[in-house]
Amino acid sequence: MHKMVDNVGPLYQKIKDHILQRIADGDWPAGSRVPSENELVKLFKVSRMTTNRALRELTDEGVLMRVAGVGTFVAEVKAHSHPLEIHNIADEIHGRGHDYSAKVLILEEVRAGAETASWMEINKGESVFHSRIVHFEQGRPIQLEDRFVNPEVAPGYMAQDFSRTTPYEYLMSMAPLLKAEHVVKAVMPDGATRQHLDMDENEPCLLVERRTWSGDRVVTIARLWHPGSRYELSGKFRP
Amino acid sequence: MHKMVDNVGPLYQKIKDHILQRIADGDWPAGSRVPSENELVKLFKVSRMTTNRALRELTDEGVLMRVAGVGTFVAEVKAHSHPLEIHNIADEIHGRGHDYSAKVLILEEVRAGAETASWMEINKGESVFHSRIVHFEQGRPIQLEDRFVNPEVAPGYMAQDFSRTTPYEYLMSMAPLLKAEHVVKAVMPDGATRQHLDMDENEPCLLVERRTWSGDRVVTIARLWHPGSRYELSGKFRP
DNA sequence: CAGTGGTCTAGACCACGTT
DNA sequence: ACGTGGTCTAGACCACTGG
Repeated sequence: MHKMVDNVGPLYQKIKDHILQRIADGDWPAGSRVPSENELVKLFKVSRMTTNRALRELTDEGVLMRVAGVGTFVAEVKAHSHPLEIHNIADEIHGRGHDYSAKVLILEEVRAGAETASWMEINKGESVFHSRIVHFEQGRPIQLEDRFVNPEVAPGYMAQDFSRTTPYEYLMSMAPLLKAEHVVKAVMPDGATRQHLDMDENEPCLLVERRTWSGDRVVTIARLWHPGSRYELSGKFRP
Repeated sequence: MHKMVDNVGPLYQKIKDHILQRIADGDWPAGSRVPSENELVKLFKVSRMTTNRALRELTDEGVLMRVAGVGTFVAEVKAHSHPLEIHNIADEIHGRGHDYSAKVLILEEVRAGAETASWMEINKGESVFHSRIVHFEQGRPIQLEDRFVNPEVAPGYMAQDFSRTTPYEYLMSMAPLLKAEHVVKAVMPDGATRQHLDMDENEPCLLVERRTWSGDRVVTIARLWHPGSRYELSGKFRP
């Protein structure tokens, strides 16, 4: 499955897209050398400042790694995310030039238990949607997403194909996500979680619990398990 | 006295530092207009490509906001605190109304190894300060802090009593901390770390790695280990 | 030595929004 | 019309690395 490379936009963006596409296709694995600035100048018939910007931005984004006097290489990427932003795991993975896929384990309508009802600020026994999805990066599981959704906000949730569209994309299209609350923990996974995430015996999980509001209603609560060896949260801030 | 030699480094970095300093000093509040590219060209006597790069990078980092045909403005400050903005563990514990104490395990001057030098952006073998401190909440260990400090920025570091003042408080008094980078991971502790933090056998650590800059120099790098069962990061925000 | 990335210049054309 | 940012060119000098 090849993504279409956009033919419009700035030249440096075309060069970035081309490199991301080659990485995603597996032509340029991690550690391999990418064309030098001068080689890209000849390939794309642009000035060196333009190829420099493309390579520099991909380096700032963590996709490439550069060594002056040596060359530019595809970075050994460790998954990372900015906890400040509500992220679309699919966009995050595509942004690294990697292949994304998903597997739906559960998609059902259930009655809220006491704890779930409390978190979603609804009454116990009310109907809620429940999904459990494994997200894959380059074929390796990177996130187990367990989610409850308020049916009043997203009535069409059960009819979505979440192997093609992420819950985030659908929920964003249904309601503006105005407020979120998150908790980050380090925990040991249970057996099923460890198996779904293809984790080693003594490996911890980075667990993100997130609650999202639109207006004064809880739209969704999510528990996102990540393998500690393959996922980290990162961010830059001004104190 | 430590002399700040700021006539080193790329020109675009000097322009970025100048703008960050003016924002930090309160001269340019959120929403205020910053000089245009052409105005900065005259001020710094550089080409427009150089001022463009400085403003573009600050925009990519979320510091500024640009509108073509209008101007460049200081971005609105995020209203809600972020879990990773918690710098001072003592304030955090006092904020919970709990008792805080600390135990200094290591306070020494060492020569930077290859990895430390790389992270601190200095040369291998140069002198750096190294400290390792356990922080206690209500008498229970809550954080093991392993830190390297740039001696040029904080020459008096070795003379501090870190059972009374946290490293963060001292460093903040020595240099304006203009930028920070964080990575959060879930890892298993080694034996010594587990003992210092009084953790169970199969318990993971929440590890925060933080790198802090003042201008274009790395002031300090810190690795903060927390027992997974007793510590979590949490926060609210508006997208 | 030749090649690499890192930076910088002094121009240029364009789309856009304000005046 | 004018100033703004957005992009791009065709050079240039430098520090560094490899053979």
